[in-house]
Amino acid sequence: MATEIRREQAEARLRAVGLKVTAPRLAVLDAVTGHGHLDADAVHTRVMAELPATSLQSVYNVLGALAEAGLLRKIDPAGSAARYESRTGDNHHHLVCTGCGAVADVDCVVGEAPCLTPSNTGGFAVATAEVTFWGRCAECQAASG
Amino acid sequence: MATEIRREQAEARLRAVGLKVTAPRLAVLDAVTGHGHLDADAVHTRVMAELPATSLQSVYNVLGALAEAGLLRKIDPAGSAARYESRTGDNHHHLVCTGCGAVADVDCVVGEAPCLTPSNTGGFAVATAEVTFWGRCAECQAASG
DNA sequence: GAGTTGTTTTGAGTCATTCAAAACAACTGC
DNA sequence: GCAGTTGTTTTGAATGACTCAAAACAACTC
Ligand SMILES: [Mn+2]
Ligand SMILES: [Mn+2]
Ligand SMILES: [Zn+2]
Ligand SMILES: [Zn+2]
Repeated sequence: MATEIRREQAEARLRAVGLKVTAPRLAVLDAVTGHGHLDADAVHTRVMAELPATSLQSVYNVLGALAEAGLLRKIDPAGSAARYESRTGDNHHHLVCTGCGAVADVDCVVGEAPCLTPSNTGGFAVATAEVTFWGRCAECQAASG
Repeated sequence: MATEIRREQAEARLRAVGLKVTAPRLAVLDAVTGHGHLDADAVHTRVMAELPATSLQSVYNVLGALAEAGLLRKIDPAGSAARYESRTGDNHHHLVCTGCGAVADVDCVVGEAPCLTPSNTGGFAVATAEVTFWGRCAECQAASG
């Protein structure tokens, strides 16, 4: 069945980055993959549906490990909790709603980091350029002008 | 004397945005102006040198009011406390050191927000584009490869 | 100078996140 | 297969940056 194949692929990805294969890690990967930009609490809720004993602390541990290993990407927009997503390696950017905090993806025209180069680097060795667009999502526009 | 003139100009700027002129506000404006990117605690330390009775809560209140009024700009890089600066109205960007958190200014080639336009807006009404360059500052490079 | 409104202080509270230690489970090599 | 080693999860507590609320106070208005 398809879920079996997905599980084996997830296991392989964990091993490939040198992480032990554990139930919480598989559950977190599964909870995040294809579900947009989730904060730790939302991941925990989703994980618990499948693995009820999982602690929130474990979710934090796992998200941290997976993000560090490059299996997940972490974004941290000002004013809300950190979000995690499964879309990695393409250096895309984000739109964040100032009303409700909703996050949407924006394709990067360049694709690899850093996609922009600062005019004056001030001696910094620049690794990445993070672009966040702030605005109001369609729903928040409809709700209040 | 020069400080007198500066104080009167600061008073005028507060009045211009409809804020009452108070000692903590003048002290915070003075503490931030021309001193880079300071967090609330650093502002509090500087303010207390001049106005020792000032509470940290007041510094938060004042920074919030001044930023909302456009007299200060607030930036909130992931992983560190919010910073405030006096350079406003030019939509410049920032370099942040992943080692020590140091912040440097980067001129925006466009100058006005939003200086970039997302490829796909997903229905968002985009107001600003925030660009943060992440890298290592000169000192952190020297310290450890 | 009294009144009104906005500001500051004081003190407590919140939230996302982290720390630490003990219990536990995955992989290694026999 | 099983013990040993190492990494992971759980539990419980702590942290730091920031916010909330109410009372004391001060700036501006008339
Ligand atoms: Mn994304
Ligand atoms: Mn700046
Ligand atoms: Zn919205
Ligand atoms: Zn540095």
